[in-house]
Amino acid sequence: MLAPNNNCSQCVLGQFCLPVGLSASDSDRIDELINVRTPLKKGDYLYRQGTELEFLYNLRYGALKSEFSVVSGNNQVIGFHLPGELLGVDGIAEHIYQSNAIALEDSVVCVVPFSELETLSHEIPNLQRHLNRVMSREIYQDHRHSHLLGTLNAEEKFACLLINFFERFQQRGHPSQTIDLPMSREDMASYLGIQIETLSRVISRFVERQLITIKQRHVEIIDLAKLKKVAENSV
Amino acid sequence: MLAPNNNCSQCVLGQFCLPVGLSASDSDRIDELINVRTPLKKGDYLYRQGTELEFLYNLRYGALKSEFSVVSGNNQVIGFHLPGELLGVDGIAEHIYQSNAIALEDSVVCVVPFSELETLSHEIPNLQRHLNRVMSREIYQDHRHSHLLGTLNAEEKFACLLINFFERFQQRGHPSQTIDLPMSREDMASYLGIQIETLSRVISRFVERQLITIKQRHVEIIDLAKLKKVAENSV
DNA sequence: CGCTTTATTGAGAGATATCAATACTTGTGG
DNA sequence: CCACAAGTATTGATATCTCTCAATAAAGCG
Repeated sequence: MLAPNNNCSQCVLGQFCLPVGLSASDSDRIDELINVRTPLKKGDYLYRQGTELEFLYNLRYGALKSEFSVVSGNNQVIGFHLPGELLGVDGIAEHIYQSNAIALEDSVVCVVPFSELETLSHEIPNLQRHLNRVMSREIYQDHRHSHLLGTLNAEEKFACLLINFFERFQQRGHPSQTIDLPMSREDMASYLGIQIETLSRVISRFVERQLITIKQRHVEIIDLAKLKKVAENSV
Repeated sequence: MLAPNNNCSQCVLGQFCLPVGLSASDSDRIDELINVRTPLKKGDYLYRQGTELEFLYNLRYGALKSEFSVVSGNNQVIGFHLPGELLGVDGIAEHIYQSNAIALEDSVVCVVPFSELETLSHEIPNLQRHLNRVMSREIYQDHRHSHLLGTLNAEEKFACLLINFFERFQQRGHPSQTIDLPMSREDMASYLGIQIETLSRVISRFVERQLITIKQRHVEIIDLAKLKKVAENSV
């Protein structure tokens, strides 16, 4: 289903994925571990909250969201995932996924059998170290998200989201001031803890003030400095 | 500074701490690793955001908060920590603490040299597994906190906080419907993403409706069922 | 091309924030 | 041990932001 060149050692993701900092021979062992890639169609669930965790997933192409689901129906989008990011780690503790992961566009994930990853990481200290770092970074980002939700107003929240995506696209070699957001207004609003109407008004104001132009999900950042100023409470 | 019986294998924390599920000999090695206990006075910083991470800390007695600090001064309390909980993990990725940890009352922490923990965990797979679980659980709890901040109203938020503390006290063998909260209104309000005045009004309403009685930080839960009903959006 | 979904805009309601005054605690020093 | 000061908590009045409800517009999909 994918191009023949499937192995991790030659993956374009490079530093963003698991084998970072490993020797060639260790990298080969990762290749053996991660030998399945799964394509997802837009809207597909990668995993569901409450189901048994058997795999972690590394996103190769595309974009996903993860959401925390409650019976009362008021779901909370807790993150957006771009290529190179590891999904499923919140389920390690109980061996049960604690969130839903849903494809925002057609995507491909590398399938990582968790118990084998755990075993292999005992043999490859750098792999273990990397897993620790990945989880620690997720905790840090969740704390930033809590700060966004807890203390920022609607404009500051959206400015932060834009800057966050701008930087993540840049880190992945995207050259320009232009971002194609992978998610709907509804997903963004949920992530920001506001209603879609409020988000829509914030967007309109940003366009008015010539911070951005936006057409559907296609955003151009006109004045990054001003945008950062709006978001500065988050610094 | 502490009673002579300082070793992990005989610690009252038992299942709440690192050596859970280890053999006697492995437990002894943990004892060697964690041989320093540090007392903290109320208000003391255990570590500061931006400083180099050398240790993780396991809380033995007392209570701490961790807060995400921003230059604009609008700090966000991101968690409250009770005995048995591991602190500092958000700093593992960059080897720099990403939050402040502050004692809410006089406390004692066990000092865990991180690099030695990492080394030892290569030799004791169960220790590594436990560390993975601890970090995964923290991610899960952060997601719950995001959900609280993003979708609940003030009453739901405070009801959740009360139930959360009630359960955590229960898990630690506290027998009754009575909780002595370790933190101020200000800390609670920050954690809940509301103002202290709003929190104070919520508290008054809960007392009026006979869900709780409260005197300063001493809370008695009168009607747990009703309280859970108030919080039910969070389920 | 029409239908369904998604996004924008407006008007009004409601929850929370802000400002201000008061009461209560806690800690300190005489 | 008391008195005072500083910090903490409560309550009220008002302002403001965001939500809710409603209508319209635009985009995506079959």
